[in-house]
Order: sequence, then C-alpha cells, then structure tokens
Amino acid sequence: MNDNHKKVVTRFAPSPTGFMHVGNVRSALFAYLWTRKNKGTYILRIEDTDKVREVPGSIEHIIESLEWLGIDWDEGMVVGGPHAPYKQSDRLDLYNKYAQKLIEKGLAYPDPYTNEEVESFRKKAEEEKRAFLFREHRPEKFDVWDGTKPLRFKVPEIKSYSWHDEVFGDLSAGPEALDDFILIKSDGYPTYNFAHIVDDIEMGITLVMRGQEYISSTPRYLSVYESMGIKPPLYACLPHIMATEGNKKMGKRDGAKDLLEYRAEGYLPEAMINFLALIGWNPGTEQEVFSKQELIDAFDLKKIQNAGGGFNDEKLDWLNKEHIKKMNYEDQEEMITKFLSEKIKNLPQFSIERLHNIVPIVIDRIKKFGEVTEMCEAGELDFFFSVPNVDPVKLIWKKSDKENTILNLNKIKEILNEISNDNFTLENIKEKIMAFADALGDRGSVLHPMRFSLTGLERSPDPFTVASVLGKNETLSRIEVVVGILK
RNA sequence: GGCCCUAUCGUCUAACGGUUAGGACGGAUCCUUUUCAAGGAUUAAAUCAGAGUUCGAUUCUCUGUAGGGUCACCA
Repeated sequence: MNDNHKKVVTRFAPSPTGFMHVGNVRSALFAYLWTRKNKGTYILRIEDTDKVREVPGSIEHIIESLEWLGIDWDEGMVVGGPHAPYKQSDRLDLYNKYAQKLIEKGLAYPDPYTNEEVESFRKKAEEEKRAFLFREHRPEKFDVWDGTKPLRFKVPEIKSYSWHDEVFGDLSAGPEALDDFILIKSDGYPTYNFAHIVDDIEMGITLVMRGQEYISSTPRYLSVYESMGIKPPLYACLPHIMATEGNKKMGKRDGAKDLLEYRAEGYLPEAMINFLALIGWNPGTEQEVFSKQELIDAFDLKKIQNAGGGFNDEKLDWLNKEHIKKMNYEDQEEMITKFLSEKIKNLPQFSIERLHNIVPIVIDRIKKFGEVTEMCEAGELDFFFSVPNVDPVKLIWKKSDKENTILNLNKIKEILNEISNDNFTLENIKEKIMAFADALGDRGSVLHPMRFSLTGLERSPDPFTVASVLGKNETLSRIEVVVGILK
C-alpha cells in the first residue's frame, strides 16, 4: 500500500520508429535521474508492436544515443535481466495470456465490424461534433475470438476516474475518457495501450514517467488495472518540450533533431543533459550548471514544472560552453583533435606541440567543438596552420604610415631576435615588445602591424600569444616576408 | 466539437497568501584591450483579463481568453 517504501523501478520504453530527439530523451532522462536518486532499477524496454512504422536500425540508434548521454540502464536491451526478453515483439505469448484472462472474465471481445464500418461510426461522431466512442457500438453478444479480428477491451464500468499524478497533482476525467480500445490487433500484436500495462506489471514498474499526452488515456489504463484487480503504478506525466516556432509539441516534424546530430556538432553530453533537465525542472536554487551527479542529487519530481517549455538553442550553447570550460586540458585537446580536419593534420605547419599551445585560444572562441573544423581550416585561427596573405594596406596602423611601419617591424624583429629560442615565451615577448611600444608612446603602431603580419587578420588573438605559439623562427620569417612586401 | 492540461520578463524559470516579483540565457551600455575572443560591472524587460475570498492574491475559487494534448488495428 505504501509505495514510498517500495524500491523504485522505472523504465524508458521507446518505439523503434526512428531516431531519438529531445522529446524522447527528456522522458528517458527524468526517469533516469529519479531512479538513480532513489537507488532504483532503470529498465530499457523496446515497444515494437507497430511493425508498419518500425524503422530498421532504430534500436541501435536509441542505444547509441543513451550511451552517449551517459544514461545507463540496469535491465533491458543488451544487458538482459530477470524479465527478459525486453523487446515486446518477443513477448507476444505473454500478452495473449493476459488477453485470455480478460476473455474468460467476459472483459474482452472480438471487434465484429469491418474497417469501413468503424470508419463510418467515427465519421458520424465527428459530424455530430462528439468524441468517437467505440463502446457505443459494442455488440450485444460476443463472438469467439479467433485472432483474425482485433480484440477489444470491454470497459467494465462507465464512470469517472480521478487519480494522482506526481507532477500534475490530482487529475480527473469523465466517462467520455473510457472506451473499448483494442488490446490485440488483427496482426496478432498488442497495442501500446495493452502491452505496456502487461509489461509494467510483469516488470514491477513502480513509477511510469511519460509525456503529458498520456494523461487523457490514463483512465483507460486505470480501468484495465481495476478489472484485473492490480494496483496501478504511480504516474508522473511530463510537460512537453515545445518547438521554438509555433508553440507546438516538439516532434520530428517540427524540426526536432536527431540527438546524435548534437554529438556531431560538438555538444557535450553533460551539457545536453543539463540543458534538458532545466526545461521543465528547476531545483529552486540559482544554480544553472550541473554535472550529471549534481542533477541526480538535486532532482525532485515535485519540482517539475507543469507547463510546456521551449527549446532555446542559445542557452544550450551557453551551457555547452560552461561545460567545455570545466573540462580538463587533456580532454579539451582530445575533443579539438577529433574535430580537426585531416587536411589540417597533414599540413607541414601542424604539430602536436602547436595544437597543444592553441587549445586555450580555441576554447575561448567556441561554443561547440564543431566550430573547430572551420575555424582552424579557413576561419579566424587558420593562420596557425598556414602562412597568411597579408594585405599591405590594412597592415599599416591608421595613425601611422608605411615608413614608420617598416621601421617598427624591423625594430620588432630586432627585439625578438634577441630573445633566445628557449625563452621565446608569451611573457618574455610581451614584456619586451610592450616596453618598446610604450617607449614610443603609440602601442597601436607597434602591436597592430606585428599582429597583422603574423595573422593577416583585422581581428585575431594578441600578437604575443600568436608569436609564442608560432615560435621564434616562424614569427621572424613572417615579419620578414611582410617587410619585403611593404618595400 | 467532447474530454483533459496549462498560463510570471523575448526564452528557461524562482517566489509557506505579505518580496523593491529573484536568477539564468539573449539584448543594451560601460570597463579591460592595438583588434578579436574571454572576463568584469551596470541596465531594460514579466505575474493573460475580469470578478470573488482575504486586512492583504503571482499564489486560493469562478468566468472568460489564449495555447497545448487527446478522441488510431500510433506509441
């Protein structure tokens, strides 16, 4: 009776009808966080009862998505467990067994109508502006079910239901919510409505978490549980993630992206989890950046919002950056390497040492690692790997002239030349060059041409950093080249 | 149309019935700086509307409005 003392068992039960998107993932995530917080059991079950909509490869894709996010499960696909198999198409006998029990009780019957007949009932209801209810056409006498017709549930008692939802609170629905829905389809597969109940019972699920679109069908499930004399699990419905445009539930057709695309774009799984958790949930503190463990510790069903929330890419980018900043140097470098094109890696200017030195520079400039590829090959940091084309006009500082620029560049060369290879560090270069610039009383006429001859860009990292990364030889030779162009 | 759910800055959200309605993203302004990036500071910006209950309502109740969900041999 007291569920608070029962071990928490939840499940994520996707259908293999395509890729995972942010909507499905959030259901998976919230159930996961709640289960881990309660040291419960998290089950991955595949609900593949619709063979028409099934998309090959989906299961692998779902598993890969969960693994990427770090959402691990204790029982289910791949790992197995005491309730195997975990794919509904492998459990048909079980659903049939439950169906037979309902038939014996007189609570299930074959649908006697043709598709066309049912369709005309539906049309009629629609024309009369009423909800379609099959039970209004329930036959007087039930035939014997031979498996060629859909098997329908006979609602034992037409009444109102009220129940508690862990997120939405007390809910209720009138008798219109009940109907003689299909338990087993004519192809022999159960419907979701039936299969999930059977599996949840068999697997001992204590809390069912799913999107709020299931609120309206909950009375049907309750009537099935009631007819079987089994206590239903706790329910926790989740508000929808809405598409940015249009305030509609975010689905694949509304631009919901394949989760693995985020991986390809260089988002971090922890950032993704963090972001998703914050849509519709908030711990009530002012913390925004969470690690997975922090989310688990702080998670609370009671704090889940009951209004739908929108997906805000800019906040995701910001969070991703926050998580990038929290990574250690080695991991940052590894991610950058992963996103560097082969072309860059084969360039003569490319070296592990140089890569190592530009990590902090790159990290400062990206929100997601996918930006690295372009940035280093043909973007704002490409000068690290290829000699820039320097525009002599732009090279000259606005308050200076050609002669003065040549003069200053030569002086810079001279100063840098005095620094030994071993001491060619950011600090040393900066100290010496700044001393010269300040003595001149015009930093711009020194720093601008120096920076410009090394990078060829009007906007770039500071010249000291660049010089220290390029090394003494390359720095001097780039300046040399530019002086040559000017003359 | 029936049934159901929801409603705080542009967005994500916080606020035992009592707060100058708080934070974050994004925006704007400023500082730092040769430039960019990063960083720091400041700032604009919200309780859907109307009744009711109450000394007092973002919070409770009702009505309206708006948005969403559902009414499949889909999940």
